[in-house]
Amino acid sequence: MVSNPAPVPALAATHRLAALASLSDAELAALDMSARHLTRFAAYREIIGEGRAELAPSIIIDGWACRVRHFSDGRRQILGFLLPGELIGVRHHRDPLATTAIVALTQVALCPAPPATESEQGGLAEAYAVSAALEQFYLFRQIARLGRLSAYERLLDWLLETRERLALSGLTTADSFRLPVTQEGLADALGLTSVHVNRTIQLMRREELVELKGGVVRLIDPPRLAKLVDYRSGEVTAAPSA
Amino acid sequence: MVSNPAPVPALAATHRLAALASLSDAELAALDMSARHLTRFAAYREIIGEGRAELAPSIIIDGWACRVRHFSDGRRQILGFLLPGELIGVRHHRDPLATTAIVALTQVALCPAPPATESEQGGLAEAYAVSAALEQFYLFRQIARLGRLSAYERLLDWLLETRERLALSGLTTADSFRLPVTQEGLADALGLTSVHVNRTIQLMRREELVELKGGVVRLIDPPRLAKLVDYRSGEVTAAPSA
DNA sequence: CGCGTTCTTGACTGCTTTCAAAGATGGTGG
DNA sequence: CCACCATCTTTGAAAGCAGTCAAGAACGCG
Repeated sequence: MVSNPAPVPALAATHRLAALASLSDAELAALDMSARHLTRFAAYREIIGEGRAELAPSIIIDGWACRVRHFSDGRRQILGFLLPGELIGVRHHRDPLATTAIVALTQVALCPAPPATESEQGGLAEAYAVSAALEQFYLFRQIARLGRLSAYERLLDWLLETRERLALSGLTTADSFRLPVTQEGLADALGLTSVHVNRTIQLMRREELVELKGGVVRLIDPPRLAKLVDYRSGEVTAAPSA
Repeated sequence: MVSNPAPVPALAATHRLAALASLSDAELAALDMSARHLTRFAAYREIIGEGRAELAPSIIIDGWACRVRHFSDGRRQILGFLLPGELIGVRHHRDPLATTAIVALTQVALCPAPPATESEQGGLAEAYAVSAALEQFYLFRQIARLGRLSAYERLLDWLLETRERLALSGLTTADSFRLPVTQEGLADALGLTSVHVNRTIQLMRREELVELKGGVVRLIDPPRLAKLVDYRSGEVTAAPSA
């Protein structure tokens, strides 16, 4: 059994935001301060309902959540995952309504996102902005995944993306990471059935592309996997400022 | 790309932005002014390449474009359409790179988006913000469409969304609108093949849900169609400010 | 009027779903 | 410490939706 990449509170969020832009000491302190005011949600609890007034800007300190769309006939589609260190409740305009529900997939801890004062020299506002750009990037990738990839490719592509996102928050060790999502959860995200997700995983195991057991994934040779699905890193969303 | 000072009515753009927030006379004038500086792109020309420095914020004055992802093996996925009156090149942070290519589907005319000064009483900044929120909403819907709807449902759902979006820009008459996209284009957007799009359209014709000929669509009974796919309007992204 | 693009149609293949049920797995209480 | 239960994973067989390949018809443009 592989030991967990221990998610120490606030660490993931600080790790991620500091990776997106250089933060001042004051901003780092503000993050630490904010992380003391945690709001917790039990697994499977709804964090925000579709059509409700949007959540206050928040940072996921720990746990996995997802945006989800429920259809009237019971089908559901996970639109995207929300991982530790990522932001939710980012508002575009005044008095927004949540366009999608957000549901906790595990126990989730949220803290308020410290307000970023544009005028300062600190990079928190920039970090938030890059985070928003990344979120959009992930949406584009999810669309391409669902539209044009086979089940096999979708799963690989998603694993690579998730690894990259968790790495941003410092939650990967070597090529493995915790994956606290059931195969049914994966199915709802990848537009498949849980049965077929299971078959696909087993195929990938037999081909020694992936190890997956006890909620921990290990990708055997990420660069090779990336080639299989034409995977492109999201690291390059900003031009070098220098 | 050819700059052309020819005065083209900024009707669609003004219609849309004014619908998203109330604009001051100065802002309306700025829009008219801006619409005199058109940049034109021929059909199928690339407006911005993936990974290039992001386009300046612009408004689509006329024509259809799309965000597209090309795979190395030739597959392609249209991530979303960009319709007259909608914005492109909206930036989250400094020095962004375009995360997706944008390609003209018809001849396209672009104009610079007039800068919105936050401090004023005019609502242009708000209109831009709501526009961004809507764009995100459309991405979520595209994900749900590709992930959980059948070919039949995808097409219906997409037609309803497109009608709603074009209506925002004042480009629908009764229940019909221009659809300058080939069935192969639809296939690339809906994650299908053109053959199957064709068969689906014909099925819908036989069932008298839709008329489609000569690049013009007419939806027979939108409310009924909406029920068939659990379609939800995007009108309600903002809480009533009153 | 002619040619290229787009639309249509048919036959066949195959990926993914559906339905059903049998194994694991992990947490809980006795 | 183990039995027990709910949840999750795994497996099999059959059906179906959408893809592929191919070719003919219709359309629109020059």
